[in-house]
Amino acid sequence: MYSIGDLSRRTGVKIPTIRYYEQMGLIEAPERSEGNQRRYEKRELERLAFIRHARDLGLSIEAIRDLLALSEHPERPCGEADRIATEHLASVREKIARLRKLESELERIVACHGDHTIGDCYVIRALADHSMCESEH
Amino acid sequence: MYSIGDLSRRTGVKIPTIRYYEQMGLIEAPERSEGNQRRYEKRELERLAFIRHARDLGLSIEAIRDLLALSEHPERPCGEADRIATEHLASVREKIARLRKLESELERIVACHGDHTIGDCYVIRALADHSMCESEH
DNA sequence: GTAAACACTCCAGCGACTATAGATATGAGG
DNA sequence: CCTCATATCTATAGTCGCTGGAGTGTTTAC
Repeated sequence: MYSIGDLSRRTGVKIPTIRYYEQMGLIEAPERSEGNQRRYEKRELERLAFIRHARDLGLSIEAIRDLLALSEHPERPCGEADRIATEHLASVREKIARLRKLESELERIVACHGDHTIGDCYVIRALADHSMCESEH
Repeated sequence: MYSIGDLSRRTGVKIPTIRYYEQMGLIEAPERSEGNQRRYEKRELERLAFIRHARDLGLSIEAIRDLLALSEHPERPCGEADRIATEHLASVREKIARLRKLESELERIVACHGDHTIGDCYVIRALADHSMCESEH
């Protein structure tokens, strides 16, 4: 039996976050002690570790809920799980592409090295005038 | 004189967002018509375009507020503006690095191609067991 | 003069937590 | 058994940067 603090230490998920996950339906409401404190089994520890890992990988609560529901049915085909992960990979790749554009635009903008005044600062001028940009963003 | 709708069309910033920026102190409360509607000058159009551009580049409201304050003093040195942009570039680079790790982890995970069952699905097993990962994330 | 289009304020909601306040429970040492 | 530090409880509000809706009033084009 673990207290919520034990669970938190073992998974690295903060206590209020665990309660939040319970509210969001990612973990079931556990048994309670006589004094109304949450008491968890190993099962729930594992489930929380799964959630933590998926969140670290950037999956949404919604996606995790779906994956957890799938994992309750080991006999079913795993196409859906694969689809969720693949879609998430695509969205990660989009974010990377977008950030790379920002990176190169910012690189150009900060080429001004702070050795003059605001009046002719490239940072400020570039922000004021979108047409100074190389690409759309 | 522009109405809030004109401003919105010309900058691509949605109307509620313009009002939100006013609330946040990024743009001043403009004059009003007899019927209490906002009426803007060209100055405010340019200021909003600046904000839009900076937001597109991912700068926070806070950072934009600072940059706008700096741009009011063209005679001052621009080291601070440079610092803000440089710091932001660094944070963009961090995000990219992090997403790249996620990308490669997800690539490994989705290598399972949905042609079997949940019970032996790599996606589910990898999420349940962090030690299957190549690197920290 | 009328109707469509536009704008006003206020407030709630998004996602995924995080923090606070004030009350109660638990567990270890004396 | 008692005390006390620590842990936990609930409920609520705040974070960021918007976005949407309800209900009402204004402007403009015909």
